[in-house]
Amino acid sequence: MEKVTVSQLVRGAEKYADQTVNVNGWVRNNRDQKEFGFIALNDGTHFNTVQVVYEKENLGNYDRVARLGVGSAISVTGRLVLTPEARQAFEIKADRVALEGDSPEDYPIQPKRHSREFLREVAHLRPRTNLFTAVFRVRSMLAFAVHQFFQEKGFVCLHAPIITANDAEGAGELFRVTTLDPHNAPLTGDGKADYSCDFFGKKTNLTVSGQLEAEAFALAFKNVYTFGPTFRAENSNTPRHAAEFWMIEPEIAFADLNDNMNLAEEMIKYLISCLLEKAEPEMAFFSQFVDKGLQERLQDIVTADFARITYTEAVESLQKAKKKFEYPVEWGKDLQTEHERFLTEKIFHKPVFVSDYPKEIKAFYMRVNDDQKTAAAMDLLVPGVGEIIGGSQREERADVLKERMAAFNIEPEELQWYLDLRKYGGVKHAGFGLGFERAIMYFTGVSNIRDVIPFPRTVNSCEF
RNA sequence: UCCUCAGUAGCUCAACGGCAGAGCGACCGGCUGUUAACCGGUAGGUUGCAGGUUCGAAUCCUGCCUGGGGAGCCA
Repeated sequence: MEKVTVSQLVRGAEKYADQTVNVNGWVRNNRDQKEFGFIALNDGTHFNTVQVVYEKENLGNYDRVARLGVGSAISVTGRLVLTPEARQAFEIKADRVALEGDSPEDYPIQPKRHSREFLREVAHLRPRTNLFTAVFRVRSMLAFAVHQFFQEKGFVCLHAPIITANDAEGAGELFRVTTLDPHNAPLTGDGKADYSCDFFGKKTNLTVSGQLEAEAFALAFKNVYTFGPTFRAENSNTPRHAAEFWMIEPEIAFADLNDNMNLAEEMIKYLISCLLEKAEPEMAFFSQFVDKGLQERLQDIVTADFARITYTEAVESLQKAKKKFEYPVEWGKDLQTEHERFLTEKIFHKPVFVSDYPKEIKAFYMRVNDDQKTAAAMDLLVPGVGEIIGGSQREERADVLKERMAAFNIEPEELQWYLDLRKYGGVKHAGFGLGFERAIMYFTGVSNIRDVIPFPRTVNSCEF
């Protein structure tokens, strides 16, 4: 008798036809009749369940098995039968059903439709539902595909620090990291906490980006990437923001903004191809129940070129559009969410790179273009989610970078090491940040970031 | 943080100033191939919390809490 997984059975049930097999898993549904019953069993190895048929004449504990609740863990031994004419290709005729872990009648997950809001409250149980089983298997596969993509191209993965003293980047509000006692912290002369007495001897925080560190490594390994957690203490209450999320930040040397966009486009297409190929049942589920037609649209994206326009062109086409916007479009002002959505959803109907924004609305490290008015920055906007990538060519000219830091009130001493990278063998280089969860949202059609993170951390919410 | 909508049975919702209900789920029973099975029955409630108006409040008013959506910030 062989121990098998549902995944093995789905991949080749013929191999096990008429053999006795053993499967361990959790009851998704149980329907009993007078003399026989059916259990939909999920063992976690595959999106699908396997149907277990049990009969009174074959099971000594029939009455107990018939009363098994949803969520119970069982071990089933029985004969695998091919059923090509039925809705499922095979099933197991049980000889023995042993209860491994009971699930009483107050089990919150019922064989019916639940709201996402309710399932968030039972985040420890929701991975047992169809939707979250699919979401989190896809998340896992995508994480692997990200590494695969970069490793195949010879990129070096670096683990950027999670605790950092760098708070000059301005990417968002910071989570302070401290070992000082909040009720009894040593004070400086003016009555503020004295961080020179703190663990690191200075103010430290959780990272908001591994970019600056990645730049240092790009100027040693040429092509690198980070893939790790990122923390923003912004008071953001939207379906697209979380306090803790994962970011992929490639950084490439001897490369400009165009190389950067090429890499981003190649990466997105690679990730989608992986999912369409290896996550068929999950993608089919999303396409049918979450976002109608998702599979076809993603398929189209793999073969079509992404749109590429400059900020200036975007402003012109938005101004020409008949649509009346709540916020007027004006050169020099950042694009509002409604503008970004219009561009990607109404004008292009596909991913679009918007590049070369006015330098005043972009970060200090972005390279100033020859027109002196714009910076070599790019955002990738996609339908339904909005911005999933933000990137730029970095300012490699030490004198220009110093000017820009001064304009942003950043003390040179704070980022001396970053300036050093320009002083010693600095070359043009570029990179971007891909929001991992936003990519998952885009690829699955799931519209709330809280539903693509196992245990999401958002403002006022840190359960589990 | 601002705007907006909502909180009623385990879940999804109805009742909108006058007896608190349905569907699903659960439980019990029936059914020889079900597959979000089907048929019959039973149980299940401090209507988010606190206060106010009223003869009477789930319903109207005030404050708070929680959740959804939109905006800003961004990935």
